[in-house]
Amino acid sequence: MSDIAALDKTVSPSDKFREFLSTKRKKFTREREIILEEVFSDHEHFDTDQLVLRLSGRNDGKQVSRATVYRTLGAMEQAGLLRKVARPNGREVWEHDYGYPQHDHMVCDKCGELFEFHNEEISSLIEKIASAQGFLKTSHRLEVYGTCDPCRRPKKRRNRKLDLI
Amino acid sequence: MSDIAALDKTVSPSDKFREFLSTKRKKFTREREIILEEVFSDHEHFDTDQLVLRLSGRNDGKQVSRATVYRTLGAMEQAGLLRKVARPNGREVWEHDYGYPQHDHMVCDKCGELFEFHNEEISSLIEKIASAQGFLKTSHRLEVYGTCDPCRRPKKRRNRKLDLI
DNA sequence: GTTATTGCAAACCATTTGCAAGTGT
DNA sequence: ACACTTGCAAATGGTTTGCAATAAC
Repeated sequence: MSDIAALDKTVSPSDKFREFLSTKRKKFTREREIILEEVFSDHEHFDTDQLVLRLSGRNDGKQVSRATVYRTLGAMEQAGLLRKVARPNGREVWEHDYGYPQHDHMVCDKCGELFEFHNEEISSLIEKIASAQGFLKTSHRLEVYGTCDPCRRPKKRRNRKLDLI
Repeated sequence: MSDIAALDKTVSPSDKFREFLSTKRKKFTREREIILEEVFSDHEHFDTDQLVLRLSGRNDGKQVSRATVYRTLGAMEQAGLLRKVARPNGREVWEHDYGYPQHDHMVCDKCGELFEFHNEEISSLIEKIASAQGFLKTSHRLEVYGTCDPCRRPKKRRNRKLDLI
């Protein structure tokens, strides 16, 4: 096992965030710790409003203002812990970018669900196309739109995007 | 030549928009005609602000309010004439979606330029992956981020994202 | 004539920011 | 001590909307 692989297994999101902050002469505050804990307690996609809601619902007094949540998510993005994946209704959707393999998304028109997938061939094709044009690729974002399997089956009721009734 | 191919060549954006509007019992107003003309006078990507600027700079009296521009771009999107391709600095970027082959984009971090490319293999791979998961694909959006060829060469000055000096 | 559309200004709404008080190092 | 951070409330900025006047059909 290489040193780097060993490192990957031992550096927690918290360690990684602390390291990022200290190199930037920033501080690991109580608020940042709370947000980090909440964000990595669950691997689902989330938007800022949902996170604020989760935090404000805590009964252990670990609450953080909305402004600080916005500021901290930005810092966690810079630290390589999170990335924005979509913007379905005018709000950014975040997901974990640390400790999870690179992947893309299928977005269901009907229920709004995001489905992850990974394909090595696509990645290497993108790489090839970019370098052929002298473009130095750092990352990519691929979203496939359509209807997911459950929503295509008319048997039962499915989630709707707008369930207002 | 098939009937459909023949049709593709004769149905102008204007015809297509008129058709869309009439089926929706909407009206082909002078303002919508002006915007359509301006949008299809040039195949570059644009954002709403740039379009408003182009319109307000016209010396033939063909000017349209900002609100109507927003409303009409939305209608043209529904009509299948335009699509949103990116959102670089908080503003949507539009491009022609009618009469142009499917393609994707590379976005330069340095100068903000968009570069189009098309690759059949990627499209068919995406198709294959989607159907393997029972996902009925309707479209996709692929953005490749990095640095473009001109911006990688340090010889001359290049456009900067923020040129504030 | 009826119904849709325009332009204006105000409203919207996610996100950002200035500032005074508070906290990590 | 010092510099950074927080929470609040106000500002920002692209986009949307209510409404009275106007135009398409």
